[in-house]
Amino acid sequence: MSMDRRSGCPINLSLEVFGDRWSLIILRDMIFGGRRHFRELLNGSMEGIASNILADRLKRLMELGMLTKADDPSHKQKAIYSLTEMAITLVPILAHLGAWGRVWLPVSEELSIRAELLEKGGQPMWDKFMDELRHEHLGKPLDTASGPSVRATLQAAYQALVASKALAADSAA
Amino acid sequence: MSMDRRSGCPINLSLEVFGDRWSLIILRDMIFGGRRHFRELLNGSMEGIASNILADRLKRLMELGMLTKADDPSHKQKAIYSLTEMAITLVPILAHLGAWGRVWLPVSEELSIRAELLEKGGQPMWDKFMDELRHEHLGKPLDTASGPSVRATLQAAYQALVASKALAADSAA
DNA sequence: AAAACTGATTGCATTTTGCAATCGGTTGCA
DNA sequence: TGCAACCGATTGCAAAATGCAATCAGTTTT
Repeated sequence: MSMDRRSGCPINLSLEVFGDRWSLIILRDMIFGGRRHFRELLNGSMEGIASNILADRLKRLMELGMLTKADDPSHKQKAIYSLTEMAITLVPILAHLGAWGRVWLPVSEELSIRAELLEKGGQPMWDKFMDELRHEHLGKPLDTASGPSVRATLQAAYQALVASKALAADSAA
Repeated sequence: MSMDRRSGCPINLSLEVFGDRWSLIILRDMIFGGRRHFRELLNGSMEGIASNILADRLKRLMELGMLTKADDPSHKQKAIYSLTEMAITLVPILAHLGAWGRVWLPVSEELSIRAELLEKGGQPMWDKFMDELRHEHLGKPLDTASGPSVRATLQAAYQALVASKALAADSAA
């Protein structure tokens, strides 16, 4: 995880930032899952990251300028991690990545409903989402007060799908 | 490089395909550099990939369905690697990745001119490029015969910039 | 006072990576 | 015909990254 300055190519440099198995998973959980604390990231990730790797990646993402850390006023020991603008602008890339994975890889239906909605929403939805993230993480005012948040919308769709699947499984049993 | 099925999340699965330091570099060189042979990829990469890693990644990308290999009729020993449709549809992601890197990372001017043009060209340029790649790699007919290829355009811009920089350096000396 | 939770850190075995040398076969040229 | 250069790899080995479990000191909850 050192890998410094192989070349000045934009794609290479991007890869040097999140060309590993975990960095983008952490950012995904912060962006789409709204996770801000170490334990939330540790236990919330479906992929089961180890605590030492998480600690290492959080440190690295901070050094790279993708995250910042602050004290949680409600708990002397808690740290709150925030996305920087640099990380927030990954939203379109994550949307494209999800869309590509949905087409070509064996995704699960529940976990890909969010990617599907995000893809259909297109740039306007991504812009709205990024504004919401700027509000949450950077404290910027949220000028356009327009309905439920993108994250809530995605989450609701996910929950609805899980519920309908559980119902179908129940009625079959 | 085993990492199988951590979760069915589209972003996670995408990361399992090219969440490493080299896979996307190889695809970049094939897509933008037009490289098709082992040695071209080995010596052409600015980042200096090792031959065993290259062999391993080519094998892996074939297993994943991103590449195919065929005999080169002109040379009994040569193998020609081709992109599949799955890999060709990465073009928009690479374009976004390059655009993001150009904004946030210390890219070199020469190496980022391509990313800049590709970003400005937008979806129409990406579509044209993907059609050209389908022609080159999949043998599909190229219906819209429209001017110089995208790769040639990008390459020319790169060469022009390198030349102008060399000129400036000469006149300064 | 005890139990649970906070963000980590440590030690250790396994896996992956990067590097250099090398392989057997093919080709182009003298 | 000989021989150097080139072809796509493969091997051996050291260094680094990863994954796992146990643990830490401090904080909050019960």
